[in-house]
Amino acid sequence: MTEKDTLRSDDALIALRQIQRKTEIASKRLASQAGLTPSQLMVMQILNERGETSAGEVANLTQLKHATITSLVDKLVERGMLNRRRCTEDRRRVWLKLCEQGKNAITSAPDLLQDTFQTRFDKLPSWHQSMLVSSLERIAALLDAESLEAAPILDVGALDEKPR
Amino acid sequence: MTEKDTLRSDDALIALRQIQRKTEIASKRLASQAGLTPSQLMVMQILNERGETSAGEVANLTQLKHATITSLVDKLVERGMLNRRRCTEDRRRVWLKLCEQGKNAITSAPDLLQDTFQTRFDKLPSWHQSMLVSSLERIAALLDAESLEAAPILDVGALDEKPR
DNA sequence: GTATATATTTCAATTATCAAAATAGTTTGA
DNA sequence: TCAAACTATTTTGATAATTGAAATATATAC
Repeated sequence: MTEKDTLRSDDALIALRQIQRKTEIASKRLASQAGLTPSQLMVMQILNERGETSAGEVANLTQLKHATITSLVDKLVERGMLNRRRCTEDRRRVWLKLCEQGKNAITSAPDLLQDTFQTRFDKLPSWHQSMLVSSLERIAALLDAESLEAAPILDVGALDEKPR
Repeated sequence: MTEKDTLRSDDALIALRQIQRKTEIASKRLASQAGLTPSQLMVMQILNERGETSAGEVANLTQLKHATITSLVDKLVERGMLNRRRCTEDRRRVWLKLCEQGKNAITSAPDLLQDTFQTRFDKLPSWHQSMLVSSLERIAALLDAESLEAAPILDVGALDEKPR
């Protein structure tokens, strides 16, 4: 690996971390404006993108424990954001699905990040837009490992102690 | 706005959300492996990138309240990850700085996302690498509004009730 | 049919986060 | 100069998110 290569992937990772920080903060803000916690928002966005999804799968996708999903879903169901449906083929499983009110809640909240991005993006020349889209899609693919996607955290033992 | 433009920026936003989800999950995992909470990790990464930074600035950057930063920093100081230094010019302020052990803790934890990305990135042809880097940097810039960066959440009133 | 495995929930405890008040220091301006 | 207003951080007490472990219900394997 040449020095140039090292620098390049470092640059990529730095930019990626900047993007991460910004989207994360924006998501915290968006949740708060929609009267949701960040975790609740994440669950609702997942259900919005994937449609009906099982509780366990949501737990894997969010990296939250099953117990957490249960209590979080309790509140969202109580507020009419989504509904639970017991799976008929395998009655241990539970399907979660966003309902109308839930869809509205997450689509109607003003998303400053999205608006800012969209406004600026639309002003770019067409060739630049398509380059950015294909780059973004490529980046997403580079980050995509099954291991990154859905697997639970591998317990390799903490370097230090547990958080306290 | 033509239909094509709309679709393009939608594609960009979709890819961005995928990237967001993946980096967020990876960061949760990384924190856990390093024996940190996600917020602690975020604070330490900020200090690592920016060097000595005031408590208030960290609060703005993370969108956490000052009280939260205080208690979070208490724990990190207790564990020897960073140190507090009262500012001499303005004795109300407190400077936070990562110390050696803190640097080690966040650089030595195995970062699956980073490793996966780096490995794959390094295999791309040079022209593709530089295109990706410049695209990432452009995206970061498109997301960069002062309002998105450091300002506290604007209280516009929740759409629904408060999270509960 | 019993044993084992899986999906979700319950329960109890821990921890993160916050609002409000307290503290300490700085700036303003009469 | 000094008091009032302002700013940065911490303390305190309360609330809400998250979790581990045990419990429940169902499915699968032998």
